[in-house]
Amino acid sequence: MPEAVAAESLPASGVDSDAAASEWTALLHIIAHRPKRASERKQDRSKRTEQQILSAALRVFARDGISRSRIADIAAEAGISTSTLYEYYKSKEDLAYDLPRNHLGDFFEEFRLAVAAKSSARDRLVLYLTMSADFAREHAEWARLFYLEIWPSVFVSETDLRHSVDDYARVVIYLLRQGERDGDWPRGQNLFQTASILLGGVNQVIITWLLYRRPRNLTKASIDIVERMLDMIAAEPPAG
Amino acid sequence: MPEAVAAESLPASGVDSDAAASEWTALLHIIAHRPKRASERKQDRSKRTEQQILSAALRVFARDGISRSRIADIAAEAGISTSTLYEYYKSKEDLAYDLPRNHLGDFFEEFRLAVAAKSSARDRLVLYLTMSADFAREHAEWARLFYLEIWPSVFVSETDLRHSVDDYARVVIYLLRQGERDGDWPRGQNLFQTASILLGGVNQVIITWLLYRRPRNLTKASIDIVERMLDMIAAEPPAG
DNA sequence: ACATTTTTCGACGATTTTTCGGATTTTCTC
DNA sequence: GAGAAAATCCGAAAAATCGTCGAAAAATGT
Repeated sequence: MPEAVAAESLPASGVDSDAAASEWTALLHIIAHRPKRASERKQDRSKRTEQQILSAALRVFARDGISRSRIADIAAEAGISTSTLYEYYKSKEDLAYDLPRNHLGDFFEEFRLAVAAKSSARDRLVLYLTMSADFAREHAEWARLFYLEIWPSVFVSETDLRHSVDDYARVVIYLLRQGERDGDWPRGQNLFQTASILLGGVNQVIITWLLYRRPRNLTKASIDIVERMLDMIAAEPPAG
Repeated sequence: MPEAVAAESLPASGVDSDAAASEWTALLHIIAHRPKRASERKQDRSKRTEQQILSAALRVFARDGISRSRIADIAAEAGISTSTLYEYYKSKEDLAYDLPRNHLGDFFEEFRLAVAAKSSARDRLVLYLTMSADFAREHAEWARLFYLEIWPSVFVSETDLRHSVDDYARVVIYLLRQGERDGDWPRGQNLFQTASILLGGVNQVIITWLLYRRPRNLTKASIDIVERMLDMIAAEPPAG
């Protein structure tokens, strides 16, 4: 269920070969459809409560930070009792790590739809990285939680969230390979290194914006830095 | 006391003008000598205890993460009672945020000494960024705490640590300006953007290494990526 | 309407953080 | 080096927070 994905047959567009296109489609499918939680709630009332908890937790975590937030506050904000919250999440940590998964799934789905219009590796990369920044801007509370508290945390590696985080980098690596094949940039460079530069640069901008609201226009800033980085990469002398 | 620093007169070396050299010296002095804590301990016994606490806290925090660590464990590890620890730090958070300051000061001091041999902006930048990675490798417990838990935290902006973190980026900005003056790379680029690329790239590599111990050889990896990024920056077409 | 399942909650026990007052050690003064 | 003052240390208890449990309430199925 989680791994193997039927290679849907989509018309190969642009420079993609049929095989490459379906591989790309499959990757998009995987990242956008990671299974949510193990246990599904039976009643509609519960689904509402769950949403109230997630929404309340997001507000409280973003306001106070995870460590300073109290379970009781989140429950109160959600309009339920503390013990009810424990019916849904076995600990504060559990709740904190589940929260980003939802939104990250939404992001991947948004990207999956938007990227259909792009076929070159460069266009796709620009879209991916700038959409990341834009998503952070639109969901600032979530982004504060994700970029400043969850992502770098030591414990991500112990959670299901880990897969989504890995997916995030995997897309970049995949597109760097595609661009290499298609001649968008020279071959022979260390792709993990290139990915570090791209991801690191964009993340740095996002984090700075989250902390200091600088630069003012995050959308423009992210487009600028991504274009610049890709220009630099394309202009490098071939081979390493 | 914290700001104004007497411009020591050092012999201008390499391409530096006298004024630029003393400005650089002053910056190095500031970052390496941020005042430690407000209240100094009077007795030698206390200084020893304080070191024991810091050392124990580092071990426990690195092992369990800040949120999962218990004050009692740290006190036990330090060989003192829990309440004694409260004589030194008013809360767990206080302790957690004070810890990185010490080491960060050590790093700046190491850099201040090592950079004396370098005069070009490029050499200084390479040294600065690769020394950062190397310092993280040599003090992996500290680095885990700093890069994965403290630095990105929302609350850094509320602590004294904030100044040291700001210093960290300030050095890069300063050197980018110097390199622009000296013709090491083209003028007219957005320097904050350039700094984001450099810092982001290196941090990304450090964080990946801390989490997954990849790449194996952090020292070499950081040298490689820094050289590559600086080559790219130097090769950009002039003006923006 | 009744039995069964699911969900909610108040009360309580467990764990961890933090405070407080006084005991102990060190430093200072003569 | 004796006594006073300051600094340091710790046990005990309070305060804050986490997490559990069984019973009540609501929803669902028949």
